[in-house]
Amino acid sequence: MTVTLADVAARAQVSPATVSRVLNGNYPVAAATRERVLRAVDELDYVLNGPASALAAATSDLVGILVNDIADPFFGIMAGAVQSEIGGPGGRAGGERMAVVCNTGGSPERELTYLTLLQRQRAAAVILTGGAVEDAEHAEAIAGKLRRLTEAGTRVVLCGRPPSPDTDAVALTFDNRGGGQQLTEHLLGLGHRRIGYIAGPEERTTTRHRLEGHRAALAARGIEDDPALTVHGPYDRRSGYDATDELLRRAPDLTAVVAANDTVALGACAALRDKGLRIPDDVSVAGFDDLPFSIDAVPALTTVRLPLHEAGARAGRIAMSKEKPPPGGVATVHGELMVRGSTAGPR
Amino acid sequence: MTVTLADVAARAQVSPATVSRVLNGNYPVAAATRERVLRAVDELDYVLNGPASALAAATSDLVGILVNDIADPFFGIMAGAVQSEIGGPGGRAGGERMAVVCNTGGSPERELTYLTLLQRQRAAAVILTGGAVEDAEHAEAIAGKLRRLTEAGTRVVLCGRPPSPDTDAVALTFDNRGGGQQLTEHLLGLGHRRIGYIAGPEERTTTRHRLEGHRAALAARGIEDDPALTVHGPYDRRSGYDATDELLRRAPDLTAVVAANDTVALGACAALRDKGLRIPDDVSVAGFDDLPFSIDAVPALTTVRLPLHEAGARAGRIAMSKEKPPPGGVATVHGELMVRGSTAGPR
DNA sequence: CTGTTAGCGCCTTCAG
DNA sequence: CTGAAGGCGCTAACAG
Repeated sequence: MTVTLADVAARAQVSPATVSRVLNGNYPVAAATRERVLRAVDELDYVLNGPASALAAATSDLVGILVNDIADPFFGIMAGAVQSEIGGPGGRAGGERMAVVCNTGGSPERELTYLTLLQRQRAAAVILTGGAVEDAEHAEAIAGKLRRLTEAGTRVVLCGRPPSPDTDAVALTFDNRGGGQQLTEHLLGLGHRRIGYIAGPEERTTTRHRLEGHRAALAARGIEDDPALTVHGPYDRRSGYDATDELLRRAPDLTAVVAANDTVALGACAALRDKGLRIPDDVSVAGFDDLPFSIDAVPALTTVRLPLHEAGARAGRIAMSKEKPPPGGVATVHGELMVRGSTAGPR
Repeated sequence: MTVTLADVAARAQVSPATVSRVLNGNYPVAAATRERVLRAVDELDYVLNGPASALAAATSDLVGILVNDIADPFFGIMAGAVQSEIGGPGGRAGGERMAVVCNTGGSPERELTYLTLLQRQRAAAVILTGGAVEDAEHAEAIAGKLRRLTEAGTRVVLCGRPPSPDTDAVALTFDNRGGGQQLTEHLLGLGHRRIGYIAGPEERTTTRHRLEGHRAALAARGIEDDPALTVHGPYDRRSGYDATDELLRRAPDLTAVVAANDTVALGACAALRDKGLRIPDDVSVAGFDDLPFSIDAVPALTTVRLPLHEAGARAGRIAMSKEKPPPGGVATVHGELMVRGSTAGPR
């Protein structure tokens, strides 16, 4: 049968407790004894039983990272960064912590399900990335879960997501509103007045904030917001393509298109090209996020760079208590406008 | 303190065993009783203790997915697909299985560490995606782990990775060799004779197989393989950019560049453009994988499409025993040549 | 520094 | 269909 800690103890001629101590390295053990135990572990090819150890210690080495879409580099970059910070020695049971990323698909139900699963596993920490769905009921359900999670000793960090009120969750929020505003200001500064806006899915914080920034920039210039110039859709290429067709139909006079993110912007570029329109000569295009491929678009995409890696790493450190949480538990992470070839003055 | 199954039992006026039975739904329980238990669960806001249940049942609901780079959509797409198939009811403890993706960063050590962690957790299944490092020692270490994993009842599936000999792991292998060959044949058919090749990192199966395909195509035409025309590098944009510079320096007469994958190809395109070379007029470029952004490159990238989503989904189903493993435990998944604007005849 | 002793919370025979 | 009882493998006080 499967070899247990007791087997190791027997072979090393020590008590189970001692074996446990050398394995967890959190208690003094004589060098000679430790040596003997380690050898026994090796000879027996022993592997600690995670569930048993988690049960006894009432905590596990699991760190959960929730993402909306694992196929989207936006999340992949953050998840990878988080993970690079949570590993390494220091945890229980051999020192290795296990980062697990959970793909919610943007569905609040799955988000809740995963949080419950993580709660079940007595996760050491949970990090939620990306925008949240704006539904009072779900927000409350999530907040409740987060509350129970923190009460149970799980550290919760939100990365790229607004704070969750009445919760001990630390939040690193992206300044989507400010970024959106900068972007549109840039376009207005170039002389554009008829700007199409391809927003993300409705009812999501990210979508709303970016759109608000856009409108704020418009308002600041006294430009009336034409509802016909805004179209909503998912965060994918196809949506950008279709939305651009639609915008062009509604407003053939538009001179610029702002997309909810870079992926959508690429779709917009494709639609424009297929219509024989040149970028930026006929229509300027801008994205958001500055994902790695954006600089390789032709022309290179003007966008707002979000420090995804840095934010993820910081979230990871906070989750591991390697870094102090920001005062008030909330920090705003700003984007940086990257002006490139896809935007220019209107013809 | 935290509410336990016993608390629920007390409130519902049944025995703990009964509560366990309704929670796991794997045993007949009177409808009225179940109702009562469920209500108690709800009122008490009870959450099953994962470790305890895993300990008692000697198995968990965890399914591990190992990827080389979580920020790369190549892996994200597969991971997402796997996960879409492993969820849903049918598992123990509430019916939800938990897919966790683990980022190895392409390091064999971390791969081993994660496998040990998953073994520790008594994972229900483990899926390894993408190419493997070609080092006899590591290959044997991994094979040993996989063997022990399967012996312990964990189902192991390799997705996009060659079979692991002397192992019960099911393998869905990509036909990288065939794809590479097709691609180069396409270029040769267009009339190219001096073709630069930007290979992936050395010592990896994917790199070697794609390169072998390329050379096989060359050999079939009786073209001598010029070592100066091959450069190795990581699977990223930067590598494609630098390698292209290097190739151009070594062989100013080349008329085409084949990249290890699409991301590298984008870097190659950027380098070419920065040198004032036109694609495909001056130099043709081809990639591999057909990631979503590849069609939006300008010109659109000629590449080999790998059915990443389908393969991942199938791996997930096999891991969950929802689908029969292929005969012999090995299946080859073929790519499809996608000819687009980035390749044309040499000037 | 090391051994002994109790559980951690749940599942699973075995009776009833 | 339901209850009682034992143990899954490990950790965490306590002693020594």
